[in-house]
Amino acid sequence: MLRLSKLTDYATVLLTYMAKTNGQLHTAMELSEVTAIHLPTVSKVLKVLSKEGLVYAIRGSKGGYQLAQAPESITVARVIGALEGPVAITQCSSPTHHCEQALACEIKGNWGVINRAIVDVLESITLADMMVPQKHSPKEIQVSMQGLNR
Amino acid sequence: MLRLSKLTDYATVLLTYMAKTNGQLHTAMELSEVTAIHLPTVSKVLKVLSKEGLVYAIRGSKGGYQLAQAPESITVARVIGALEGPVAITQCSSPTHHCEQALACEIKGNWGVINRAIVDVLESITLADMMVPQKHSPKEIQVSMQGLNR
DNA sequence: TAATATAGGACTAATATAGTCCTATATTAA
DNA sequence: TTAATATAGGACTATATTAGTCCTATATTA
Repeated sequence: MLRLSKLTDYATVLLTYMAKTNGQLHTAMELSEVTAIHLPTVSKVLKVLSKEGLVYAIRGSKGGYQLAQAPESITVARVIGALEGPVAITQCSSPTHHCEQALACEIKGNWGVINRAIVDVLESITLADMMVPQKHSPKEIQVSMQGLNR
Repeated sequence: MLRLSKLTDYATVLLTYMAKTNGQLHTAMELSEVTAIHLPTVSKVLKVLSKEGLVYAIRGSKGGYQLAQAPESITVARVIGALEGPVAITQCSSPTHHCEQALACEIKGNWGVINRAIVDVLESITLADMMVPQKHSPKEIQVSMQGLNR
């Protein structure tokens, strides 16, 4: 359905909050209270983010999580990648996939171009961008694609 | 997982083939043979495409399907929309959705911007583009986004 | 040693997707 | 008029994915 999983959405909420508080340490409990996401779910997400190196985990009392990198250097693409693996809008877009069918295969290259353009968008947004509310109708966005034969 | 459904992928294969043969009439059976997609599945997809006005359906013997518009005017976004509804990469991106939670809501606007950029990409590609094989590593793609506060 | 917090994994329930099939309707041609 | 052909509509099942919860292990602090 071209939709991100809820866990990915939660991850951006959690990371954005952590970005705002600038490197501070937060327990899963605290993050759960602030974001209103149930604790078990918060824990699940943070464990993944820790494993993927996006947050730093400290065990024991006085422990918690903190952002492992500057908000400017954590892209949305990276967050998605951590929870869902690399973006591949079709099976054809996946690097490992190999088509057995000629006609469909011709289209593969085109999906690749489209997929690449979407990844570019997702790599161009960082947590620092997400920290800033974007309430109303956004200003003009310009997307230009070269790379398709026309 | 930010992935299109298989049915959407099938739809692009079917429509691209129909685009290549330039307005000709094709039965579901024929399309199934050419694309190697099982007939029941081909039928299912074509029924949706017909209902959505992307193909023209003619019943009875000598019947079949044909493209309802010029390949240049059918965008990938439209095909996706026909099978899956409008693109909304998060629930927040969906026009009908309303957040009950403040923190997450601040992020909503940003997802909206990202979603819009992705839709722009998908609207910039038509069946006419998909007709042309894009075999090897695509040329440079340029995506620029304004609209996010930085 | 007790309290606190994360790590890892298992498990269940809910949801979404894929694929198939049946019956109805429209069109053509013998 | 009837038989053959093709789409329309919807129901249904199986599979896969996602979401959410919980249990036990490990690390750290006081």
